[in-house]
Amino acid sequence: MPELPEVETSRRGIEPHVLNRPITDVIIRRKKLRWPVPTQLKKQLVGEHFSAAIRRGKYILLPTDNGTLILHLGMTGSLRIMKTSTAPAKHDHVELVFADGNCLRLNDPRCFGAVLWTTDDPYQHELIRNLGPEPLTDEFTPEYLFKKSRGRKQAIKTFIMDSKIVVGVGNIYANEALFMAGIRPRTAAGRLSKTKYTLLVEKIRFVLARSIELGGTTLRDFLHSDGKPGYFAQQLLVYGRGNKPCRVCDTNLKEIRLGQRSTVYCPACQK
DNA sequence: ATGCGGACCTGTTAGC
DNA sequence: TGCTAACAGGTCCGCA
Repeated sequence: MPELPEVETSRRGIEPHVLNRPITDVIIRRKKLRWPVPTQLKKQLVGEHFSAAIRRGKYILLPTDNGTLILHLGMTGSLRIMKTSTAPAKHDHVELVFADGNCLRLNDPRCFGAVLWTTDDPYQHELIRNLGPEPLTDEFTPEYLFKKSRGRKQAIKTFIMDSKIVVGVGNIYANEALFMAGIRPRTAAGRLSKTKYTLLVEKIRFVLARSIELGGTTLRDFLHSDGKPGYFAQQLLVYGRGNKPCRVCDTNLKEIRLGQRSTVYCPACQK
């Protein structure tokens, strides 16, 4: 479910409901997600409040005076704000209860998500320290990508999906951005010109920003923290459209597997 | 260092 | 209809 736009949509959705609200309880219904959920989370959080809601890549950071809660939604995670009295749903694994009668629930059918706690600088956390630049900031430039890619034989698609290179670009938006930039997903990253990287950076930015505006992509189950869907799915040009006609030139789109992920491209538009 | 495949989990759908 | 296999938005880890 969540790539950068969906995580950002979730962050914006929960922010007004969790900021500076005293936490009164923490309920852990499933002890293990991707990693074990810290057992003393309740002790750390009750009586505290979050002073910010920050996104770094696909991580959401919620700092308190004691330490920082780190959330990751994995492949199928979602965050909902609801009345504490509402009965928990299947796969509602972790719940933060606030003094105002609302709670934040993490639902994650596949349990690839994570709930972690750190008392150190969260940006120095193992999982966060080595992340590449944010694609929507000035750090993410054609020159940066061009330099990073020299000598690399890796396919451009898996290259831009590598969070050490750039964060937030998952399978959907990698497919879309490569289509818009007219680049074949299998092209070796090291063989693309600076001109191509200029186009690619522009398209990655465009597709992510546009999706955030529309509230992300709802395929089967992504919902905002208030339960509403995102509307970017209607804008998808190639993702999920294998064997269908290209929206630009009518050629049949090809579907291949790259790094175990479904990859769709137009053999005519993408060279 | 780089790059690939497997693994972690559950649910849904396609195909026989 | 019912079983099985393949696939799904992520990404860490171990191996070549």
